Amino acid sequence: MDDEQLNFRNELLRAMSPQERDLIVPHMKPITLDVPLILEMENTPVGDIYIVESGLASIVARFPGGRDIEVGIVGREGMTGAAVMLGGDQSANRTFMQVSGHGFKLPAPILSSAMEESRALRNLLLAYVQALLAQTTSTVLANGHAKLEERLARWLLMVHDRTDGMTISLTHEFLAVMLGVRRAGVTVALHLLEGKGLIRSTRRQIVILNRRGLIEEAHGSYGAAEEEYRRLIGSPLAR
Amino acid sequence: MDDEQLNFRNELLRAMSPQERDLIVPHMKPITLDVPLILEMENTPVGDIYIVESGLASIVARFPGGRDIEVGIVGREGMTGAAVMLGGDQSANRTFMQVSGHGFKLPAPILSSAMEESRALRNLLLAYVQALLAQTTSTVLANGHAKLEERLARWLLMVHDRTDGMTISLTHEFLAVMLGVRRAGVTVALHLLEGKGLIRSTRRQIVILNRRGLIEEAHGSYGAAEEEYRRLIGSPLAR
DNA sequence: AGCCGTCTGTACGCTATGGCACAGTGTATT
DNA sequence: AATACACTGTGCCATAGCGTACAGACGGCT
Repeated sequence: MDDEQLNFRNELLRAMSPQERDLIVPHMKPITLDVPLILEMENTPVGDIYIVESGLASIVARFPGGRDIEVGIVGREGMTGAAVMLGGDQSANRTFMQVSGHGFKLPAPILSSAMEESRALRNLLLAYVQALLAQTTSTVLANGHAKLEERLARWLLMVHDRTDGMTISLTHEFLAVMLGVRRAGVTVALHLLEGKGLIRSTRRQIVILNRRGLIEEAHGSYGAAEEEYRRLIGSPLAR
Repeated sequence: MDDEQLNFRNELLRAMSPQERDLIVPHMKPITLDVPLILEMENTPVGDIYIVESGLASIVARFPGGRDIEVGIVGREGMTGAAVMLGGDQSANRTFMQVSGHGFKLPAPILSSAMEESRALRNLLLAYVQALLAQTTSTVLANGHAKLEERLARWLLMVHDRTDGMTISLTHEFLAVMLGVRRAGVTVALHLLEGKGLIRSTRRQIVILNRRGLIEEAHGSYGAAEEEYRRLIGSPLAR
């Protein structure tokens, strides 16, 4: 990596001071992140950390018996490897690309020693872990108390925050797995949101029309984790 | 605190080497932890860390609009103050006592500087944060895919792991709030488990009769997080 | 152009759980 | 002993979401 190229889109890289960045940038290798690349595997040592510049990855927990559910998402506001940031060597969950993009990969030991060396870097990355934790607790809340329609609105907002256009490209089937619900239920919920003029939904594609309306629709299940991110990292999560 | 008293019941204190313990033990003050003492308040700076020796605390996320839901529990396997361990100053969630007990309190800055000083201590506590994260993701999974009866079984097991007798003392109303369900639903689910001979339920009191049966009943929603704790901390969570 | 696989729309009955309401039963209080 | 309160048991209807099934629509491929 060219040290001079500071036009990173990743919020964590942007939040670093030049000294901190210098600890890791020379070891970063650009990589295309295509669906469905697996970035981390459950109960398996983490070899590389992935720093996302564009695209989107999901962290999913696997139910013994096959069904998955999403516990967090990572886009250009973050990176994989929370377990490494916490001094561990293996992740408990699977993380995989869900919307193609690109980013960098970095050997886990480099990150560990950089965190050891720079207290500021350590603080930043631990703050990010805290933001991730907030995201996960927000998911507990949403799954516990919110209706499918609300959870869907929340999810669309979270994805929208982390991507560039107004368009999200994926199938109902996929969404259903992420939310841990039935595919047909997603179709119906999308129509509900579409009926309210908040989105437009076509084959493999969802367009956000009214972001503010979606936030209303999410009934409080969106916002707290995002505010926590802003507080901890210092820059807003959404553009 | 007398430095010589090593008969701590808290698993994290037990997992520390004498040097690490010496960094914090002199600053710990014994305290009774009575229901419903609030140990941490959402969006409020953390003054003291609580190290639990007996009893049980719940970490709850609050839905804007009143309803709470439990995202984690802390007993003698852990302590409060995850935000501080991550270098932050305030917690995103409320933590309060749910089963009375006792423990120690420790000023947050002492913990911070002790973690700064001892890398081993830092590793231990960050590993604990990782275990907490596993617990929360396990809750996402349970809330997403498991029936009330299964979630109840899971919850009883988690409480049982962290208390001493076979008896858990609290009301259906309380359980309902923790699980984010209707009080009447808890009553029915308890009867179901009782009908299978796994527990005995009387006013304000639930007795575990068949732990193994409960694990079966939880259908995989119990176990993963507990195994992760064991792997990370080195001692089993359950007695 | 025509075909085929993937994705979406819709429908039907079923189950779990919610909201509510109220009666019954312990337990504490005086 | 009487009373009051907190807690538990139960019932009824409403509804969200599930499992399943199938038809229609779109789009890529030959």
